[in-house]
Amino acid sequence: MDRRQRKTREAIFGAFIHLLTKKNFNQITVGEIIEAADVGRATFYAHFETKDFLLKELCGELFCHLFDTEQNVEHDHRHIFTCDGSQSIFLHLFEHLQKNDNNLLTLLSSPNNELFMQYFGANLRHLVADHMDLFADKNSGHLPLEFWQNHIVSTFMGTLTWWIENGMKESPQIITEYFMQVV
Amino acid sequence: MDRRQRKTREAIFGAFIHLLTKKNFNQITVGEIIEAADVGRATFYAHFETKDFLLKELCGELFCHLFDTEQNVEHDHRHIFTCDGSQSIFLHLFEHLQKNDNNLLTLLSSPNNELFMQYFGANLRHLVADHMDLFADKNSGHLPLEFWQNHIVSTFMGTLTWWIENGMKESPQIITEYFMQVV
DNA sequence: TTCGTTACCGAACGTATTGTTCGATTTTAT
DNA sequence: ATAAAATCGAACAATACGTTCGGTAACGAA
Repeated sequence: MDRRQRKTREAIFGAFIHLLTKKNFNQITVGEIIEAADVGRATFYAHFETKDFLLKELCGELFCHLFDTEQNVEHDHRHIFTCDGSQSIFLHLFEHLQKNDNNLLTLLSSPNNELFMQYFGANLRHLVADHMDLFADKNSGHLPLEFWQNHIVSTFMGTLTWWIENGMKESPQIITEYFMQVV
Repeated sequence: MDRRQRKTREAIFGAFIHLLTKKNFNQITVGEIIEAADVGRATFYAHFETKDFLLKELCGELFCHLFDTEQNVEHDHRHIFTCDGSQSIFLHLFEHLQKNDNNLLTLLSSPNNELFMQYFGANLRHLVADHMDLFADKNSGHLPLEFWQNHIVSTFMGTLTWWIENGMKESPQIITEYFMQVV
């Protein structure tokens, strides 16, 4: 990709993220974004069809990155460790989040956290569905598989939300323990 | 309150709800609302400062109604039954929802469900916090109280979301059993 | 270095939406 | 019957959107 394209794209993403930490998505205008990113109006629309597409592409990059590396980490650790596979998945998710790569944590703490929490949930849903074998044994009762799946996801999202809203005082290990205890 | 005021207010709410089932909140314009409600532009702004305030007031009515009656139902049944108090609370919530009073269920199934799910969660959080005595004994481990509270809420919201997204095939009794089993 | 291609600029434009104003009309409550 | 209050409808300025186009600068390959 052309170096110019990369730079403008990053500038727009950066300005957008910065604005998302300050006000609601709805009240952010394209004018503000291009001013903060210091790019021409036409340039913005050459990159993104609309503000919503900008958000969608940002989420795509954020979560594709997070869950791709997560997939790898998880596969590695299945080979290295013989310990509880599911626990290591979630532990690494919490650890990865704590690093605030790509400002993901920043966005999950922003006034627009619902937006990103939703995307997060959708991606996590896939991850959980792909590895249902690791969790199925914990379904002691006779609950429908899809319900059990859904419960794992929403419990994780609830734990994550609580962790962030309470200042992330707990270590990833502790918060993973909390999570595993209630799931 | 003046009859005219009541009628316009209801007309606006009705048109708004109808539009919310068809498109995203962001793309609904005030022009569309007043056309559907058959109300003058100035009249709309005499009632609601802005579109966001309209949403807020709608949610206020919806959930104030739901949780007020729920409070009463819950108190009644604490007197009548000696059975598990917490279970009856959630059962009645599910039952009440199934009736689709005030189109609440319609809105929770709409493309804008996140909006209302959020409000729902916020109200439920208060309800749970006010009756923590009923749930505290189920906290077998040594988890922080606030974490446990949060978990109950997010599990309920997850269950409700799943129930709705899967066509609400289960009876309120069954879905309450599912819920109590995972919580 | 040169040269063709591509991206960016920036100003301007038409359109759509917002929220307000004001006088005229209708409805309400008493 | 009358005074108060709500609605109407048209118009208004202000803001934001998304597009267009000619000129300029940066890129990558030969």
